[in-house]
Amino acid sequence: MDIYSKEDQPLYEQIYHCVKQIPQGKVATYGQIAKMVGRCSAQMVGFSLAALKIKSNVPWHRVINHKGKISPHGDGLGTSLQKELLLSEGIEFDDTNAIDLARFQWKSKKDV
DNA sequence: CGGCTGACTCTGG
DNA sequence: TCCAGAGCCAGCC
Repeated sequence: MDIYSKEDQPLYEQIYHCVKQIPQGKVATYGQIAKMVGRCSAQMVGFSLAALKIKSNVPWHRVINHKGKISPHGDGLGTSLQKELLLSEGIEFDDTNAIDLARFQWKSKKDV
């Protein structure tokens, strides 16, 4: 997947491609995605995902903030759905509804 | 063309 | 260790 060569595409597209690479049962932080794309604009990552639709083909639910928690960006529709999807993938939440990044954070080959 | 905004991240107290 | 404030990049008005 030569997503790193698709610099011609808008950042949105690059971010979507990176998110799609996240395997089931793993999660990634906004910063990780941002670094993968090549920019350090974590806000851009979140903003891009926010523009996505719940029915989109992008596993946005696998993307979380650096605290390992889901960002309370609005009503519980997307947030609750995100948790449901993560639980369905085998990802566990701790007492504070946070994900154990030490075990579930996805490591991209560009991140190593 | 210039300025504002954002599902974040980092540094300081 | 936890809380708060400033910074950041790209898209959109």
